Amino acid sequence: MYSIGQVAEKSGLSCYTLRYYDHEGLMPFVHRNKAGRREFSEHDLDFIDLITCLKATGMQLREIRKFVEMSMAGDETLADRLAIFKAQQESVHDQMAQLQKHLDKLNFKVRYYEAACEAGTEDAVSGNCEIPDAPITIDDAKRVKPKKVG
Amino acid sequence: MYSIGQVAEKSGLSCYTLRYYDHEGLMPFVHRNKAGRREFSEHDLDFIDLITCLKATGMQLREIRKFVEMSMAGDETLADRLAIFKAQQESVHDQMAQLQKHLDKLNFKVRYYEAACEAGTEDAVSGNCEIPDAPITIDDAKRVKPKKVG
DNA sequence: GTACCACTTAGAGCTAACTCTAAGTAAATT
DNA sequence: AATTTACTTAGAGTTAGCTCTAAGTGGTAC
Repeated sequence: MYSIGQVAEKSGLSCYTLRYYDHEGLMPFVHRNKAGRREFSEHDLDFIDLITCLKATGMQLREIRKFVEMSMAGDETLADRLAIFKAQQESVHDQMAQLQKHLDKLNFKVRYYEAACEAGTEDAVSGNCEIPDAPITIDDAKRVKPKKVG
Repeated sequence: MYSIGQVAEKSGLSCYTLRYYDHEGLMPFVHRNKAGRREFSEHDLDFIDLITCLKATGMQLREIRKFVEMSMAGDETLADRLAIFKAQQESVHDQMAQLQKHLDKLNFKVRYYEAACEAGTEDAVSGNCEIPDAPITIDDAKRVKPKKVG
């Protein structure tokens, strides 16, 4: 059994956050000792990991709460829970695709600024950021730092 | 030249958000006509796309503002701007790695709930969610829905 | 010329998710 | 026995990022 402080250490969430989550109905499964203090089991830790996973993949606390309630309700909610995870799976795929698009743009910008630094000025640099791996060219006539010759 | 309403349409941001960004110093480059209304150029649209990219990859508005200020300052900030994009590139790599880990967990959960749905109860299902592609087994003795034969 | 519409501003309100404070309790250490 | 520590609660405060309202302006359509 773990105290809230120990769970905070293990999970990376603060005690405040854990109590907040409990208050918001995300942890109805946590037991209390006779002094009223929370006692977390290994299984509870696993569930908190799962909550963290859903949270980190963009699910809002109120949605996570619904999932927790379903989990407590038992086997009649299995199909609904499967649907939730399938939807979350797809959501993460979408997020990764979006991130990849943004990364393409950032990659372009890195190449652009590398060229600009080399030339000493942005004016000498041209390229189309909409096309991934588009060529970036330096107009030698506009250089501030002269081109190093081999 | 585009009005704020047209830019809202094109960019997917609301007029409110665009004015808020302007107010927060993210768009010092936008010109005004003699009536005091904002007039956005094609180049401004490109810059707003870039702001959106930085935002979507987790950069806070105050950091984006610093970048915008550097961009306005001219060529002496080129190296700093390159550093910003390199850092953001790495940040996105980290985010994608994290997302992939979470996706592994979601993938496991989908397989887990598929098995549970097939068995009719969670009790019959076992597997270790910490190991990607870990085998999931159904204890036939604990099934609620009998196994389909043949 | 007047009605309408998109714009302008300052500033208030909202939401999600914490984050902290204050007052109090219970158990363990000195 | 007294102090320290980790916990408890309710509820207030904070932050980021919008989102909206109210009052007013300027240009176009009828």
